[in-house]
Amino acid sequence: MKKKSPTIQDVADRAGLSKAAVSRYLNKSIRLPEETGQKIDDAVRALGYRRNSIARRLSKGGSETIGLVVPEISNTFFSEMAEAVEQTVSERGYNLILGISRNHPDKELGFLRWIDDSIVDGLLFVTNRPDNRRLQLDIRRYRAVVLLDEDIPGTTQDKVFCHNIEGARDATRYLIRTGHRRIFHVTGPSSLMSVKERLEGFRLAHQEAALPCPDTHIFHHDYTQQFGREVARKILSSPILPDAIFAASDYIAIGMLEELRRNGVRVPEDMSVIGFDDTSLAELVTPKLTTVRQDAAELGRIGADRLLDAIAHPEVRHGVTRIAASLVVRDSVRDRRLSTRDIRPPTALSPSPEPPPKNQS
Amino acid sequence: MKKKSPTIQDVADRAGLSKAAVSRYLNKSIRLPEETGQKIDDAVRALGYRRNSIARRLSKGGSETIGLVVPEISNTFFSEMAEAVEQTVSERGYNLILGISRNHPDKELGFLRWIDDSIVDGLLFVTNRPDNRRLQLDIRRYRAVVLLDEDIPGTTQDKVFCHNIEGARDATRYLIRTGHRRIFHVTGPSSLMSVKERLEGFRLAHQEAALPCPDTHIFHHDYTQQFGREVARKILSSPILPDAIFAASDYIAIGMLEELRRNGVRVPEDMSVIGFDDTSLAELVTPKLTTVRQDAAELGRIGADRLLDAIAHPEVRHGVTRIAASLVVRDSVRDRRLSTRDIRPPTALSPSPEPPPKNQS
DNA sequence: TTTATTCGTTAAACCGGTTTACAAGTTAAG
DNA sequence: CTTAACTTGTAAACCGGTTTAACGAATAAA
Repeated sequence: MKKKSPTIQDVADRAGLSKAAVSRYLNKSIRLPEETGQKIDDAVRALGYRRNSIARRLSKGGSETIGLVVPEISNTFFSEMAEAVEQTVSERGYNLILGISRNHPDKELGFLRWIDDSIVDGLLFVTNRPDNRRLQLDIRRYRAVVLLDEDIPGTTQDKVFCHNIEGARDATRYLIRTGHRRIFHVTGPSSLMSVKERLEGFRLAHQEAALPCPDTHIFHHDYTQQFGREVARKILSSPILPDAIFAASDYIAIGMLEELRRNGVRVPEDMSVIGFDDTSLAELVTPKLTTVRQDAAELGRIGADRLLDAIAHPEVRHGVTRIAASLVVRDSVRDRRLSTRDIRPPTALSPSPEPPPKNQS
Repeated sequence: MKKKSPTIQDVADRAGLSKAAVSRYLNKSIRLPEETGQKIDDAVRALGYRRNSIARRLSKGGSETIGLVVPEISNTFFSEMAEAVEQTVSERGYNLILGISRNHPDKELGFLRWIDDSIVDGLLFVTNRPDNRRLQLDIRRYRAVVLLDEDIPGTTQDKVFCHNIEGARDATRYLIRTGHRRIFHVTGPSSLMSVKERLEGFRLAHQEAALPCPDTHIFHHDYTQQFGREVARKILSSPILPDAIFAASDYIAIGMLEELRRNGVRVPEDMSVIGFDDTSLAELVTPKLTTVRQDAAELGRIGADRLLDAIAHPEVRHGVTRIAASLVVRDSVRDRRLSTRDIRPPTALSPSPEPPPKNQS
């Protein structure tokens, strides 16, 4: 009953050949005469032979597996990314192994070790938290690592980000153009690249319009729904309300939306909100969230390509790749150029002199 | 520059011992005198030795990795499950490798092969589609497989489902108790176990209340948002509208919510809606979705435990485990026992004679 | 006819561990 | 004083492939 699976030796015996011949034939690293090949094929079929990938990995020195490390997977941004990565790598004959770091440094370091342990040939790395230089120093030792979405300063690996500055600038321009003057920016920890860049875009748009943009309009903490709720409460308790909020992530925006509604503030009638990322949630909430689209799937696809390239050709470097970040207009921004009291559904927006910068939803 | 990582042999040399001694010491399969152990520890530290897990797997015959196969990961139900599985298995020293089947039979079969290829020691399997017996026949050959959420008839592996019948019955009871009389059930393909069971619960509640439940109230297709939208359109075009809808998945419910709103049907004022699963989306939509909670994370945790047990003790079987399915009351159901025209926000529901069956949100 | 080349194939080393079987050296029991 | 039973450690086989170096035979070139 303990029928263990046939080995390459069994196949060789049955075909009357040697292990080596079979191995090389099966890997197409040699061309054998028609007849010999036929014998091998027959033996393989008869025995139901399947090569043992572990043994193969040991002698080849590779695992044909890559890892994707994300802070969490139950966040649609990351799960959409994971889906794209899985598809991309499986098309190229690789397996995907998933690591969830929960932003714990130790876990992240542990996943890096996967490379040493030859569990994976390379790693797609997404981190969400400010680095204390520990990760930076560690990660630099690895060639086959590609950073996605967020930078780790001081690293030299290939990276794929979105055009944060342009995306944030366009979103802010849009708010300004639609008549908003007092805009708050609610964002993550100030040491993150994405936070800095989005803030830069935010400031840029203000400068262009010669609008003030004091630090009191900026709220830093992290990219969570929880923070969105907290900051909404805080803002509501202050004397002067903003007329618009640019949140640096959909999760923040959604948390704020909830809390604003709970407190009777109508969006977009009383306050406009723009998010960032365009996760699938943005279309689901009420009002549908106007947001800056950053295609998680594209991030994943390009990242996977980069990584696989880096594994195949260690000498080639792509550096930083940027994908588009384009405004998607939905229902959470009101056009305030109309009379302040005259509220219309946002679908009835009067045509802009300049149309919104990028694609509509 | 080509400094390859040290092997166990290097460690042995440096410690003046044999490979075997080092290996056994490191695996704690032998107790060595203080001093000898110290020498090994020193050598390991000095060399920065890390064991090669591929080599280890080859000789041990296991991969210390399990696989999770889901139809898609960008569905929060599955990603929440994945998150829990990852956490559980990593606590027990296992890796998780992710397979996304997109409900393609070939992909599913391919993932099963992972077991033959000793890529994984076992598989957590979630499938969403009716089986044509192909998968059933194949899957039976594998011992280390646990089915989650949905059955594949004819298989004998351990399985973890939720109490579909009870969950559906409670949801339907609740609708009936709150005064709904014409309830439609919108659900997936009729061959799926979860569909059959939820339908059974739906019928049960009708019987108890001596209410008719004709087949024209049942709409089968699949568990997607898309189907939700389609069926909403279809229902709206028919002469008599239902006063409530019990959707067998949150995704269906959310699709319907959208389409109903688009057509000016107010939920819950004009029509009540209940979903199933309680994904994180349920709290996000407007109105917040009343739904039957099936804890994806718990499904994942228990499934992972079962699988790891099955790998460790192949002789033990747990059979089918059921987790709770309990109604979570939110805002998408109206209490119609009040005057038909007197509409109040659902938070102002008059206290029920019998309170809603389970936990509130 | 002799020398090269190519073709088809294989023995053996190798990847880096784990595990079995057994050998000295010590200690305990009879 | 033997014999049995631990201790401490090792040599060698093994896991199941891939790859290198080389060999005999056949074909081509000189």
